[in-house]
Amino acid sequence: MTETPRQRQHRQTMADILQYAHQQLATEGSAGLSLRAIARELGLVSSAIYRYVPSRDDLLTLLIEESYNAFGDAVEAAETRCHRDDLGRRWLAIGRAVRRWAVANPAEWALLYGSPVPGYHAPPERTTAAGSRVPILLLTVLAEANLEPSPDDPPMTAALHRELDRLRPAFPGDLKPEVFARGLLAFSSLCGLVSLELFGQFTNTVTQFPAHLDHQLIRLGAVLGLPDPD
Amino acid sequence: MTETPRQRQHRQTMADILQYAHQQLATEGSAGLSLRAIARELGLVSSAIYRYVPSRDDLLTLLIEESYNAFGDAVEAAETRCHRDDLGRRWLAIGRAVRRWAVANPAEWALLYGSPVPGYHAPPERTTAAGSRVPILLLTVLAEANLEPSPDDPPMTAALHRELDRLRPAFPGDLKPEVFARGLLAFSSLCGLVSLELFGQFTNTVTQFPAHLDHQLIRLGAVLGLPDPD
DNA sequence: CAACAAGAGAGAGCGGTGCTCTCGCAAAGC
DNA sequence: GCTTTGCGAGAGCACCGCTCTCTCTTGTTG
Repeated sequence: MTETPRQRQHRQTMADILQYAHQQLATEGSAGLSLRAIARELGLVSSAIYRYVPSRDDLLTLLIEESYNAFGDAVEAAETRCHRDDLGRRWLAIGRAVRRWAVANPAEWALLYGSPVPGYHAPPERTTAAGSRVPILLLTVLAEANLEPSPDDPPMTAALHRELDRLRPAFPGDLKPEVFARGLLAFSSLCGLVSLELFGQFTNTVTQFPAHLDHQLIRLGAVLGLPDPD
Repeated sequence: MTETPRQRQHRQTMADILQYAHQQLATEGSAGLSLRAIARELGLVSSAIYRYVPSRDDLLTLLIEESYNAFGDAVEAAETRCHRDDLGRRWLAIGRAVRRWAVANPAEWALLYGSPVPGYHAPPERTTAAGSRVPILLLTVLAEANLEPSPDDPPMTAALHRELDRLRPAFPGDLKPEVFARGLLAFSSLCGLVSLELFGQFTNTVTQFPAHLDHQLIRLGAVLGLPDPD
């Protein structure tokens, strides 16, 4: 089942397209992504690109999936390096890795967590699996922490209960709905923190704030109910 | 100093352009905003638009400023309706108003808090004043609450102290740096919550979560150090 | 080995975009 | 009444996504 030269060449061109697309994403932003420019770069005429990619939107979908996976890889790798017992540290590592990856790949972050792209409407469900990796990692940490609901937790609606039941198979242990909700809040907060920094909401005002991310993460860890890292 | 018919007609056309631009923003998204389409709508030839707007980017800047102000108006109005003494309620009103406005004006929200637009690079400083209205409102509430630093607050760096001193004239009362940092975290979290909902990160997974915004807001209020609303 | 099928790339072309330039004409100011 | 100002029209440039047709190479099959 070895691949023919033709298949190999096709695969290589496809990889070149994706590689240059990422590069273009970084320099021009998601809206500047141009199939014609990619074709030019590869020494192809513009129409030839369509042998590889059905449309610009499909290319974007591929990029989104790749980015989600690169993002998930980076965060999971960082989390894995922590002692399993130090749950506060694992959360801190997740938060730090999220920001680090975002700062290193701002265009990709914008693609994943920024406003939906130009005319691009349906981030198809294929991407949701890849997109769930980081939130699921966070929830896994919470599940392992075996946190209990606290009196501060707001009451859960039946609808939210049902949705959690659907997701429960995704992570081990016993995640209480209240803790699940805390986790979503923490993940949202983290995204907000990173996005505001990256999208320039802090420029000219509180440029030093993002440097305090560790402190904010620890504070959010407290909201989660996790202990401070050792 | 009455305006000439010519000035009046110019002003009217300008208003028409902005009005239709907002409309197009809502239907097509920020990347779909087209000067030619606006010109067509107004019965003008495409080049005539440039008598009113120097470039597409400048039009976007105008839209951003208008949107920030509409956003600020909506949130300030909601906050004003609360009893001055009920600080928890005022924070809750701010959070609710932010989400309500965002849900009602998703394209504008994306313009303000989503990824920076296509090729559009410099959200010039004119917009920062308008863009600061809501965060400043939130910080004003915190200032009026006369909150004290708590042992849970992380230590503040000198740099963050300096930045706060620069901003201090913007709100009344005596806002401690630690409380200032809490406010920024809360605002970031709120933006993250709203953006994840609007940009579809919750679709197919936890669609019911945003409905719990009130609870999340109260939880964030606790992080802020504000009392529960009456 | 020869005939055939499949696929890659080229090229022209359609309708769309932002933006520039020039030209004519009408209104405003003197 | 004359001049200046400025609005709108029109043509045009370079770019975009995407489609269609054609050619030529490659790989498969009888």
